[in-house]
Amino acid sequence: MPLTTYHHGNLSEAILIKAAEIIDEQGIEALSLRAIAREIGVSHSAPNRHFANKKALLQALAAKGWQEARDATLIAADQCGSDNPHSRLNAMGRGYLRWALNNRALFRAIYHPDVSRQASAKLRTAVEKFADSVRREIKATQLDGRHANVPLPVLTLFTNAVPTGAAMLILDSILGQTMSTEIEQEELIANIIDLIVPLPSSLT
Amino acid sequence: MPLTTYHHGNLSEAILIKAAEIIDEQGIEALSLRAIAREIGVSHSAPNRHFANKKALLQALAAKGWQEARDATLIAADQCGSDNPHSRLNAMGRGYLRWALNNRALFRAIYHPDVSRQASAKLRTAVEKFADSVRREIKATQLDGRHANVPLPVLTLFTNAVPTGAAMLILDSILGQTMSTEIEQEELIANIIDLIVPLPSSLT
DNA sequence: AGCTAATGTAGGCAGTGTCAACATGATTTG
DNA sequence: CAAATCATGTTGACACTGCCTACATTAGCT
Repeated sequence: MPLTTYHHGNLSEAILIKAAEIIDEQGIEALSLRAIAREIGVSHSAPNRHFANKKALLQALAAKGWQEARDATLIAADQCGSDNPHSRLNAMGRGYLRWALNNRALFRAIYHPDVSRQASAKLRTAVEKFADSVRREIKATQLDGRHANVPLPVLTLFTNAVPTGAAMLILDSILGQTMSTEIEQEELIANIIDLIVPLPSSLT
Repeated sequence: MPLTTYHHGNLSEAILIKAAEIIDEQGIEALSLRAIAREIGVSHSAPNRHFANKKALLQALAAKGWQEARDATLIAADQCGSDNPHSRLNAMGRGYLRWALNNRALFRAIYHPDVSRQASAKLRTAVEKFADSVRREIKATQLDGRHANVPLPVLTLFTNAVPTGAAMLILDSILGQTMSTEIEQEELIANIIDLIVPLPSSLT
């Protein structure tokens, strides 16, 4: 096997990873297909074989983001060690916010204004799967008495809005939050999410 | 006065307005300095006389957005016809969310990822003024007994996160909200905000 | 009236996204 | 196993963009 093969082997994945790297370091506006190709070491239009255009790349990133976000929330729910819907939903909220803060690149992709305009089918199903898994848990808390008289769509929007908006505001450092250590971050996450879904008793 | 004067007269303002127009119609990613100039009818580099670069234009838009958002919230508070801090804060929340949904272009500018990186001094003070006016009202509700034991920064983040996140999710149509009429929009706004700041009694 | 600074224009440069034509190699198929 | 086919990567080109420099026009001040 020669040192440099003509075919990369796994360029699609490499592009997505490098893209996230560039977004993290230089911001999503600095992302360019040519820069990605340059850094990977392929020709400037190699990425076009894998993504029809730049928007398609961003949408692929966003789809990946929604999947990761869903995984993160579901794992957090399962690991919270409780069957109580409130505890589970609270854990999901924390998991989502934690994921957003620790995966800025994908979070930016998810809410990139260009991505949501005419979303691809793949992206839409990724979003839908995320929304479904959250909605299911929210419904469970309603059956358990939480905001029982609020329409489910409204409660879903509210519940999702908090971690989404909080991540936005924190990442853009708009309200001047200070979070030097990981412990401080985790504490802030807990405090915020507790305001949406108060834990039943002081279990944890 | 000739039909077409060499000097435009008020190009700065015209650029900002046209920029918002293009963002509304084609999305913020489609915005280009040259297109703005073209549509206004000036040469391609005329905008450079008024904005050092594209980022500066976006930051100016964002600063305008924060000012408008602040005005909208303060006016909403004053027009709610109550001195009760809860009613006022609730009205501010509704005013902010209403403003975001009705002024998509400026809302997009405010949370444009490139804008918050190395914000200009003017932008930072605009944000700070907005944050201050909200924080003040939140503090008043705390003195009135609302979440009295929650640290003010946390409560501020939470309170702002809801309309911010809700606007994000609605504009990106991520949770499939349906809002055909203005009445439906206003109802949704009320329902969402009531979940953050419940009105004292059923006053309104 | 004349000077200066502000504002607008024209042209050019490097970088970008995207396309078409071509090169290389992996995979299927007869 | 040979050859045909298709996926993948390259090269060169085009139009567009942000931004810069040099120049033109005009507003405002003294």
